[in-house]
Amino acid sequence: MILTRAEELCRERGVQFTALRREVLEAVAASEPPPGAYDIAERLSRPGRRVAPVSVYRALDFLMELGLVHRIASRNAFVPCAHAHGIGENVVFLICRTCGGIDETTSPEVESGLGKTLKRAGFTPAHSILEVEGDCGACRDKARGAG
Amino acid sequence: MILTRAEELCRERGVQFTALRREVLEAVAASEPPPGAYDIAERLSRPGRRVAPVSVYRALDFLMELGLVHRIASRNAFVPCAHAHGIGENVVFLICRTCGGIDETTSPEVESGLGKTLKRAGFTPAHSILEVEGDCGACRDKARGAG
DNA sequence: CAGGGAGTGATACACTGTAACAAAGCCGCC
DNA sequence: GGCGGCTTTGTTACAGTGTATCACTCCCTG
Ligand SMILES: [Zn+2]
Ligand SMILES: [Zn+2]
Ligand SMILES: [Zn+2]
Ligand SMILES: [Zn+2]
Repeated sequence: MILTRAEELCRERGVQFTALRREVLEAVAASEPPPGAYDIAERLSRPGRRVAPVSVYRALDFLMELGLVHRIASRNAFVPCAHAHGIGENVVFLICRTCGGIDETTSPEVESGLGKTLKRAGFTPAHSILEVEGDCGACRDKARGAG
Repeated sequence: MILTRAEELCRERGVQFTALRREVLEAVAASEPPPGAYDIAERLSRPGRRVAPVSVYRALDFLMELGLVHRIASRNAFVPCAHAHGIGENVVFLICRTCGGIDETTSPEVESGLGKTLKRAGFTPAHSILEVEGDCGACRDKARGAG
């Protein structure tokens, strides 16, 4: 459970896992497809309690700092980290254009290949994003069954 | 020269390489660091002739369709294509966080590695973006000289 | 209680991108 | 040349995304 991981991580680092941060993380984890910041703000707001987007952004920054949430640059959306991997580790985001779902995987092959390419180009990497848009297995099977 | 390539490409496809499209392409090619759409609009505007951002977006869409311009998702910026490569071909963008310059390269290693990873994940790709942020060789050398 | 730091609320604003419709230019056809 | 249809551009308005700033609360410490 990502909430448990969040609690542990915050305890380790001596930072606060506040109610708002928890709620934002829950919203990111529960929303399908991956929500934008404004979607989260709307989801957390009710009559009598408005959560402003700016508060959501702050919570998201916090969660991204801890590696609990990733930002999908090509969608302006946020996904919960599925892997508990180290910060800065290269991940591949698989964005299904049919169901809108976003999966996350790692790729040693890409990592080593990219390392060679960067070395060849004389470029020192700090971090990178790799986002692939296409069709996930489930949607492809569905289409095949229907077609 | 990218303008020559643009003219040929438009002639081949029977589409118009209008004055505005040419100016937008020139602006993208001449601006350093890579400009946003609003930067381009401002650059092309003068007293007596205002180029609205929406016109720039349309020209950029056109140029991207032809593969003459790329959009950098992590920066909301646009760069001229440096390679005349096929549309959909995987490229790697090298974004220098010091000088802001964005270089473009291809990587067969990444391509094949990514292919394996996607197959393993059962994901059918349509297109992908790979953007690496770090320090370019020139800036690293400069820092070394100064440090 | 005074002081300080972290977190949140609230407002305003800047930046990025799109929708809708009108006006202008181009082009083939009569 | 004039007409009709298409593409391109202008104009306005708007939606969506993200940040700056300041005030307020809460909690901890001395
Ligand atoms: Zn992750
Ligand atoms: Zn899918
Ligand atoms: Zn290119
Ligand atoms: Zn540089």
